Amino acid sequence: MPVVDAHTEELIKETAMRIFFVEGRLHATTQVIAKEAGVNRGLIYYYFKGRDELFEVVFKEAVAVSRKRIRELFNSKEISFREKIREFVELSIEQHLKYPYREMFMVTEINRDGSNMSMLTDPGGELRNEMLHSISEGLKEEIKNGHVPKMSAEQFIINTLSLCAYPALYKPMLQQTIKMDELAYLKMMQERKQLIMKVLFKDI
Amino acid sequence: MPVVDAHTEELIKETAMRIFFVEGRLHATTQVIAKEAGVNRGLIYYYFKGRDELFEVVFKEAVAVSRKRIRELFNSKEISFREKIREFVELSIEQHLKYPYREMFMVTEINRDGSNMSMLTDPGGELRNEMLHSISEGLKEEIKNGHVPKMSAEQFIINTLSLCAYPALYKPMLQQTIKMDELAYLKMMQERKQLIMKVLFKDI
DNA sequence: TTTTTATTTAGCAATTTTGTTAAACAAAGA
DNA sequence: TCTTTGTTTAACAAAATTGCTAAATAAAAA
Repeated sequence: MPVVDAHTEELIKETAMRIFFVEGRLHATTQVIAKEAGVNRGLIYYYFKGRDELFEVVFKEAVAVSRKRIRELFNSKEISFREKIREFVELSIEQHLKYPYREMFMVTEINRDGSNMSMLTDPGGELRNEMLHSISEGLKEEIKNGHVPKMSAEQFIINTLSLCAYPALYKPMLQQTIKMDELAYLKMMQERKQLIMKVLFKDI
Repeated sequence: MPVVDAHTEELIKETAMRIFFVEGRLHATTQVIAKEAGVNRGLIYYYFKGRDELFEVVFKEAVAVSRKRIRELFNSKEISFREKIREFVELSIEQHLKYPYREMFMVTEINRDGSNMSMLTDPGGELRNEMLHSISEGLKEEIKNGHVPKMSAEQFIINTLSLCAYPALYKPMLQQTIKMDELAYLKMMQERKQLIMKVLFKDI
């Protein structure tokens, strides 16, 4: 996360993001965040009204990124369906390597006791329709050609997201249980960019 | 989670597991756990030395289940590689529907500040070797036949785990962002049992 | 320079959470 | 019955965390 010479407010926000999204320390307190940002804890209350607002800002940022990625996937440039997916997979892997726990932060915050994460909900299901509509033609074509097994657009999206995101979340388990080291892990993740395409499309 | 007429210690443990593994409230305090178990909070300190030991017990249980599942996958009964995978996928989906956040609990606890989750490490890499050895022959055969794209055993395992586990974690996001309701979600997950096999093996 | 404003710090109060203890209660055995 | 043991409760102390404020400092404007 770029932190060089940032203004304090930005510094706090980005430190929080690093702790949550990169290091996956989802229980981190204002203490910890302030300390790691190298600023007085009071500044969290100066720039943000308090802990909850900081969390909300960080959360909203995550939602924005997530939406942006989905939009980028579906708001088609003039490239083929398959190339669109390839681009998404590569970008996605890069993103999950950088911020493996971003989505997990969102989930745990949604699950939190007194959470009011209504900003997530897609007003009229616009995003949903946009998404599914944009993908379904290309997907249907691939299915017809026998290059993708018969499935709904939802399932295809979930498969793609799963194959990109989960290995990032699972990293600590891989390292602890099968002693995969940092280098092997990175190599594996790079390989996945090609591999996921081969798994999604039978003819590659 | 079965809780009927359980003895207090068991009741506390299983309530904790429900809160963590099923509801995904990974920040839950002893307060909350005791209250939802309907017992006095002091009993957590009577049966477990404290919060940390309760967490450790719950964590160990999760590790045990995780190891057991991996062992079951690889300690081959006399069925084909492909049937082994099919069985694993079905079991896995069922498990993830029941306890969607079990692995996320483990990950966040590993990432926790002063955590000493050494019990995870596989003493001499036995599990790893056992696992990879047992899968590699069957996988090689499938690759040779062109039914699976060329990949390492690690990649194949990660693909399988991803496709089963991630949709469970992603449930709140699906519900919030694309308004997938409970029924649609369950239907989707059931469908996945067949679908994942089709994705893993090109000839199904 | 002086004044004003913005930022930062230290410290304290309020709240939450954890950990401990002594007493109350219940069940089982002598 | 009485005693012993195991279990539960309530109350309290200790620690951690949050939220707030007044004073100190730095920066900017007059």
